[in-house]
Amino acid sequence: MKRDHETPERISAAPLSASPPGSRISKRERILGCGLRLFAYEPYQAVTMDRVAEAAGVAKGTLYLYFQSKEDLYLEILSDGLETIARAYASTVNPNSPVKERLRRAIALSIQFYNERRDLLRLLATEEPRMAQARNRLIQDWRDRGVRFFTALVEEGMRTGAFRTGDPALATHAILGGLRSVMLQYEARRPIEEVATEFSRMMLQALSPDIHCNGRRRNSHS
Amino acid sequence: MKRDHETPERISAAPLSASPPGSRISKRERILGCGLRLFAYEPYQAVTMDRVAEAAGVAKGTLYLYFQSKEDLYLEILSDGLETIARAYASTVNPNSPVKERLRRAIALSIQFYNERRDLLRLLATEEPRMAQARNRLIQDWRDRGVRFFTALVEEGMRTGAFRTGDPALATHAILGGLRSVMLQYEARRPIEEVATEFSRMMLQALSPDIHCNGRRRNSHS
Amino acid sequence: MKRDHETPERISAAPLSASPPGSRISKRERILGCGLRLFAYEPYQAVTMDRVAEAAGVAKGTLYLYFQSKEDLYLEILSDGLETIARAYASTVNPNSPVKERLRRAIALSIQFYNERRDLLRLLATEEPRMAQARNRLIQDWRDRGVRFFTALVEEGMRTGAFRTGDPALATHAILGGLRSVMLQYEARRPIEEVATEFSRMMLQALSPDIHCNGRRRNSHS
Amino acid sequence: MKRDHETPERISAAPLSASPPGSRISKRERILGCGLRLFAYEPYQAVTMDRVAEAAGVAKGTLYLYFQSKEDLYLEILSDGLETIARAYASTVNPNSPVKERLRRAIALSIQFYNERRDLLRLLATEEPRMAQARNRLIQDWRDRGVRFFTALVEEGMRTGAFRTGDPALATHAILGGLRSVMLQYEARRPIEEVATEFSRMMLQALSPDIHCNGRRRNSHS
DNA sequence: AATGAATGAGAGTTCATTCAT
DNA sequence: CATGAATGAACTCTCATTCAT
Repeated sequence: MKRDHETPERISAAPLSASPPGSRISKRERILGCGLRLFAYEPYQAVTMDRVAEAAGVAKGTLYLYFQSKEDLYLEILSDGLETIARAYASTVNPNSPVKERLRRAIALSIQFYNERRDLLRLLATEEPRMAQARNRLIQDWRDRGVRFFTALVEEGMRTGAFRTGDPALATHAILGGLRSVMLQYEARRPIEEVATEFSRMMLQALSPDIHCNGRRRNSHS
Repeated sequence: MKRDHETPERISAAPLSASPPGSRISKRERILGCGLRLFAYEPYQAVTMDRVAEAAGVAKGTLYLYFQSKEDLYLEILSDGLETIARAYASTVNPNSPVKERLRRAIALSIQFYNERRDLLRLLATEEPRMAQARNRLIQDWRDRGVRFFTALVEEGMRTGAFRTGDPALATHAILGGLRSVMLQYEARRPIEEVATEFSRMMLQALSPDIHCNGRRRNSHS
Repeated sequence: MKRDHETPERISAAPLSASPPGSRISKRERILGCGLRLFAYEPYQAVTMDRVAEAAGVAKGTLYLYFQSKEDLYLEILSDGLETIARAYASTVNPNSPVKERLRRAIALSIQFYNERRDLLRLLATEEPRMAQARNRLIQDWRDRGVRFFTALVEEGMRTGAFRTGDPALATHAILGGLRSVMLQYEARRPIEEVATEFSRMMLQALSPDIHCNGRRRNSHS
Repeated sequence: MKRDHETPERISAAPLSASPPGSRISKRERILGCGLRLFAYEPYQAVTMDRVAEAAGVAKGTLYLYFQSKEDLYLEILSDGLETIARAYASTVNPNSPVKERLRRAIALSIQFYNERRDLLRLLATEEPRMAQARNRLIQDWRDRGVRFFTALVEEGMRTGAFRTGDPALATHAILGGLRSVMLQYEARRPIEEVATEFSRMMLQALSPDIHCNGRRRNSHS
């Protein structure tokens, strides 16, 4: 009578240490952190409260002192992460430099940010289909915001002639999707800055207006 | 005592036809088809054998005549899908046209293919890192094959000067990731062919070698 | 870390026997019966589904094949019991004999009935305060019906002079309360018929009009 | 109530204590009182220590300074109540007036007493057979005392010819049961004294010998 | 082959009780 | 004395899997 266990690789999130007695981070933070670690690598239903508790080094009941339910815990982790992102973006003062420059910087920043927060990226990037309403809405909202932000940039570029005319939304999804895959799948053995540079260069070039100056450079399109 | 239910909309995939007595497709095929429909839109754990059975119009016990376990059923659906893809690609005789042309065609074909098989795309695109070993391996293998295929093309292009020099793997992930997002997120109200054309043009341009004539942008073409 | 166990005497309702393979009574009936046995002697929360299952000789999960939840099981037991009563009362054709006679008979019948169904009486008589709405309503309705039935009789008697004038509701509660206690507490070592006779005689006498002198005999009737 | 702590003054010489100005009663009394309020209206298991603590305005841990366990707390509340009753009855010096008079008075007093202590009545009346051993014994003892008290009266009356001959125990249960129901169920809109008068009159009449009227009505019943 | 009633391990959640502060 | 965060056993309910028919 096998069960449904799943639990792919049992990340075995080394209790994050019982944190030296003078545990600086609050228990709540610890639970959130360990929860993120688990939810980022396994589907929602495969993460049991028992394991979260074990990972956080607390008793199961303790989880319910800080969160009303598993759902609530998950949502808390999620919004916690989104807040982190919001803060990060807020600090990204966007000067009124040229669009191309702004887009390049936005891409580079995203790469930088997610590079330091792989778990969060995994959690958010997760295509958990048809999650419970609340969860989905949260992620969807965040994703939409990101999409809108990039779409606005691309649109401006197209309007001003900095970018080749086309569908801004399509371009945005191409960029963000590429970014996503690069961060999640691409096993870079190179410094992240290089990756950021090369990727953003590619994307900008993808958007650049036709440049067949002397005609011969025309992408021999058919 | 809230439970875990999930399964927001309960796709309720109307028995895929009650297949009148003269059911042409074998019971096994029907189960696989209905299973795909369910697994594509809900997390593994949210799909119960009860619902698969109901969707396929068979008794629960019958599932176990054809598949050893839920895991096995899922895996069969998966490899069934992957085989479909393999066949599709195999039929894509790749002539020895120019690399650019071959890449463009590969992208277009992928878009075409997944467009007709949204369920399969969802199933495959749906969270990779979250699965049990066996499943993961299957998907990973398939993905690797795809990555290798594209990487080879890009590499060739870079070697032959058709593409700007760079990291072929990075470029590949950018392309496939973009493709993935465009197919899953981008709500196109345009014919899929147009999407394919615009997207592949973007990607090819992203790869195109430096265009020296960065002669001032020209809004008007000549 | 003691728990809340309760479980007073652990009635240990000997699985009612696994009932010979050719179990005549359906599994559902068996569960209802064993459930009644338990719920009649212990407070709702002290009865665990585990114990119901054990008592009925089935697995825990089986309970949920027949009943949606513990609450539902309880309610089913309850309404099942109430239905039994309704049937019993329905069969009690109430001829238009004199009020006194009808009241006497109603009391005797109630005693008879509950004597054979101690468990049911316990279940219904239980003053479980503040039960969940649904449960309470069911019991309350039944109780109200009983009260109304008796009250009507008493009222008629008072109107027609068969009974001493007074508050019919008060009298009814006195009668039913007495009946309840007699059945639940009084450890009779006498045939129940005798108890019924003596008790109903007492109650009728309690209601009889003042009988100071042989003055006016109850007007009509034998 | 054991342990006559008798620290009623407790002028709270030290930290003015947060106790609301009028906090004359000791913390222990407060807990007992609030506990009674809760246990009287909800089944034992539904009353959580959290809620008792909250109701009493103390921390949960504090409860365990005064009571060993939830069970113990409940038992203390119970015996506290029973003692109150004992005191009340003790003060009811029963003169050697006629039996009928004494019985009438006993009934009236009970009604009076419980009328002023509805909570206590509920607690005691509330499901007897459903409790753990210890509790059951306490209540049973108390009830038995009550039953014995009334039974003795009735018996005396029967012996002396004041009451019709019969089973004193049966009569007692009828009386006490009626009393119970009248107090718990009967929604009187009349002064309690009237209720007491009418009810005790009924009960006395129920017991009265046939005498007077149709003289030889002696059990000629068949 | 096909069924679906039955099973029981395991998940989420509660709450009496403890104990460091 | 008082507190309330922490604990974990035990409860309700689910669902993959089995097996008699």
